Amino acid sequence: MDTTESKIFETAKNVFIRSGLEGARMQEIADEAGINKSLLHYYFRTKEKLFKAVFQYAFKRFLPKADELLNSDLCFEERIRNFINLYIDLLLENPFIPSFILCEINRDPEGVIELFKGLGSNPMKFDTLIREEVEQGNIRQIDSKQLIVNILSMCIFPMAARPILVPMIFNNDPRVFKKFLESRKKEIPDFILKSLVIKE
Amino acid sequence: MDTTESKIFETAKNVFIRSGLEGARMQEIADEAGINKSLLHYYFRTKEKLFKAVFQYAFKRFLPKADELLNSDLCFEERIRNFINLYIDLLLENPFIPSFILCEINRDPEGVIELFKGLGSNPMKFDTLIREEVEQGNIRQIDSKQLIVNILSMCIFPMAARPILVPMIFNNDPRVFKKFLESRKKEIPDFILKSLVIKE
DNA sequence: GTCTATATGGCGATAGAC
DNA sequence: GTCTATCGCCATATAGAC
Repeated sequence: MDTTESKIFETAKNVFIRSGLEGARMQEIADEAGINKSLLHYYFRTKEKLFKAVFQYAFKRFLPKADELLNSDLCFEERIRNFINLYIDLLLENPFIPSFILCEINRDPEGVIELFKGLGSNPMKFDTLIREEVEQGNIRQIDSKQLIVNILSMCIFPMAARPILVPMIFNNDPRVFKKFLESRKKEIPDFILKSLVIKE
Repeated sequence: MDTTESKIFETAKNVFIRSGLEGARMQEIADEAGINKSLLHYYFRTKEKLFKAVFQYAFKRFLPKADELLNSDLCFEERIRNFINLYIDLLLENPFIPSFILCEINRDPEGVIELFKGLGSNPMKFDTLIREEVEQGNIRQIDSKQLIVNILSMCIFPMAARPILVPMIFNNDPRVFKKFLESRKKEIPDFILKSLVIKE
């Protein structure tokens, strides 16, 4: 579509990716979309609403897939691998999400929580899945919450910390970092599964 | 010391812990310290300088210990355990650090990097340590940078994501979350070391 | 050193003409 | 629907009396 609304939406997405929620300026979005600042308000009322529209659009495509995955009959290893694959893909396509959440979380925690719940996100499903695997002796004894947080950490943190990791660890080369993130689709599941194996 | 300056410093630390950098208001700090807003500027020039003073003070006590650890003659396992212990203690005592860095990173990346470099932080020492361990066959083959980022992720992310983790995963009970973080001093090294073990 | 009062600037948001 | 002009707020920062 080539409507003004969709033009705004696309541009906003790019600006949010580049600058985050706080960093992004309505003026900036307007300039880049080649329209007037007031039009942003005409279509989206407030900056926050505009952001949430962008944010929700990204997540709306992710959550159903994640849900489907959790309800599938794949083995644990495949679920972990697929889930992390899905998650990292989501974040690579929408790199503004981690920093948005981690910044917004301090300003308006309830808002963020509502955002998630409104989308139907329910991490406790993952919790019971892990408990079952432990009970059935498929993986070693581990606190399910520790594992969940570990997984989320390893997926989300590197995206949020990108601006500091690139210069301090990746020689200021964004392409190397991009490859690094790509390879995490394999590295993270490997890392986790090796840790969960029950040794003979 | 009971000088006005130290009173400001202590109060600012608490407010930053509670509200983060963006969330903290100069007025709030002044009120809580029982002094006038202008005095903050008298002693620290700007809000940012005040924050950096607090921030650097926290890190100044950490980095030398971390450095000492890396140069010690402990075995790899003990170094990992001690390092993570140290790191989580630092973050528990200064829970504003993760969200500060992750927010500030977007607003002023160079500033944050300078901050670290100015303190003498050098993560590449850790990098060579890991490479050596792999070469010597003490741990399995793994990309050193992947491992470093995994460690940092698992230590830092949960602190930054606290306001969303507590209601969504920990039943809104901060004490449970506190215990969760405490036990990560053991859980994270266990998790990592189990993953790095070379299987017979 | 400490206060009151005020300046300054940025940015989101709105009014209102066309 | 789209624009120009402007409001209103808030937070940092400063001037200047005491």
